[in-house]
Amino acid sequence: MTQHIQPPTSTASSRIYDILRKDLVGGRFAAGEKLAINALKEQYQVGLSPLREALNKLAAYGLLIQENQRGFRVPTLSRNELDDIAQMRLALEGMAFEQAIVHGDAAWEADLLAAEHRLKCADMTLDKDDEWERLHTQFHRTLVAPCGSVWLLRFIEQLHDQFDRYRRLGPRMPTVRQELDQQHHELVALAMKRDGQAARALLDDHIRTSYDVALQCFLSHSR
Amino acid sequence: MTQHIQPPTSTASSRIYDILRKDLVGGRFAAGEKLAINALKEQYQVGLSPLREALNKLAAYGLLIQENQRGFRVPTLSRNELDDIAQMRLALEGMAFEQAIVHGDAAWEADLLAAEHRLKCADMTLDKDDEWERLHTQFHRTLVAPCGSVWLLRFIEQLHDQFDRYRRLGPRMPTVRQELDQQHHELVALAMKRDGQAARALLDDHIRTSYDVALQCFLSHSR
DNA sequence: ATTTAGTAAAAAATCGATTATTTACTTGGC
DNA sequence: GCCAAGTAAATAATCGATTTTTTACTAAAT
Repeated sequence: MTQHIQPPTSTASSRIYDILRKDLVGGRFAAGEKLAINALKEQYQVGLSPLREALNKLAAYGLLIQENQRGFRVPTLSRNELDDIAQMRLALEGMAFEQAIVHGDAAWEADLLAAEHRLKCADMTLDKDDEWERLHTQFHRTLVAPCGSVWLLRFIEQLHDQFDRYRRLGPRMPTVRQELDQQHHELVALAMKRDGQAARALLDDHIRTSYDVALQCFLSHSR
Repeated sequence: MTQHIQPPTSTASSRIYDILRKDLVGGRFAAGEKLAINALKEQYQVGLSPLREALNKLAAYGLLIQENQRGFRVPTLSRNELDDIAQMRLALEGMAFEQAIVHGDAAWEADLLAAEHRLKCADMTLDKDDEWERLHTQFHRTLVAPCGSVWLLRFIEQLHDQFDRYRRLGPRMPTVRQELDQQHHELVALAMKRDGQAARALLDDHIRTSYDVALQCFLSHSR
């Protein structure tokens, strides 16, 4: 008997939401830019209603600024905000990782190994970075997944998107990426050793290293 | 010369958003309920487009669940989620309050005194609770306002809305409210004394007390 | 020179109607 | 009686057009 698996239903609205989210995080729009809805409509070949619904969701999510009667703008970037985001990542991801180490089971360890391996392989074989970004996001999601708090995971995801707006301003830096990949590997090792102390310390390092990268991106970009 | 202050522009979409947010937090809709968009349209006397835009925003904010091709539902309630929300409030509001005590200036102290006084007076004179809820929210917002992190404030606000969905399931309890009001008063006192340790301890107590209330509300409601 | 008022163009928001999808119901087969 | 397929009704999503508001531009007035 065949399983009647529904093709994961999507709507024009949800599709354009995903695309715009990716493009906003990836820096395809300039910070502060005013979005020309009609232009987007053409560019993405989508109707006005689903487009507006997606923009509304993105505004509630924090990837757009909505001003009554004057449409949608891409949020500006500032060093203060980057610092804020990095600080929050340190606090929330640290908290989540510690809990994940307490509660994560064998399946989690397997997921971690798999995610780390996929990430390590991706950046060698692939030219385009989209795939690396996806796997990188997935790795960090896995790291904190079993923390036990739905809301904590939600906030962390949101902060990642915000953080990546800064980090992805700049070009890829192979040297730094190698260092980060090394940290990814060690994070998995410490997590599996259930060494909460050391793991959290390393995660702090990792976030701070990423922060340095993002800050460089931001500074050279705003000059 | 007269200042040309624009009447704070609003749109049908933003108005219905505010109303629905209030009604969702206030428990006017049953948990798990499927929203009948056409009914809402009539009930709130609003067009379909602004209504849908508001619902999309509320879903992104977490006060609604959106499922592709099957509209919007009110999120269900569960003890696990209440625990999660309360835990997160403890962590995030504690963090924010400590920072607020470090960075808050004289203007903050004034705001605190004012917010506390307004709240204390409100529950005596007013019959309807809407005003008390508004002032209570405002008090807690003031408490953490100068914490220095826009994102932290944003998350805390979101958690408050979620928490209140549970707390406002039940009837008003004058006895408990008196205890909470007492804590509000002491929170202000400790904040102004800049006693971060004690202040945070009391805020923890305060949240735990509120949690007990909310839990009772939830338990008796789900029975 | 700067403001003020007026107007045309552009853009945002909303409406009314249409299309697509799901849900509820019915009927026929086993 | 119970499941499956088919159909009708209900609902969600989307489209195309209209209305409202803002913005950009011009010209007159202080």
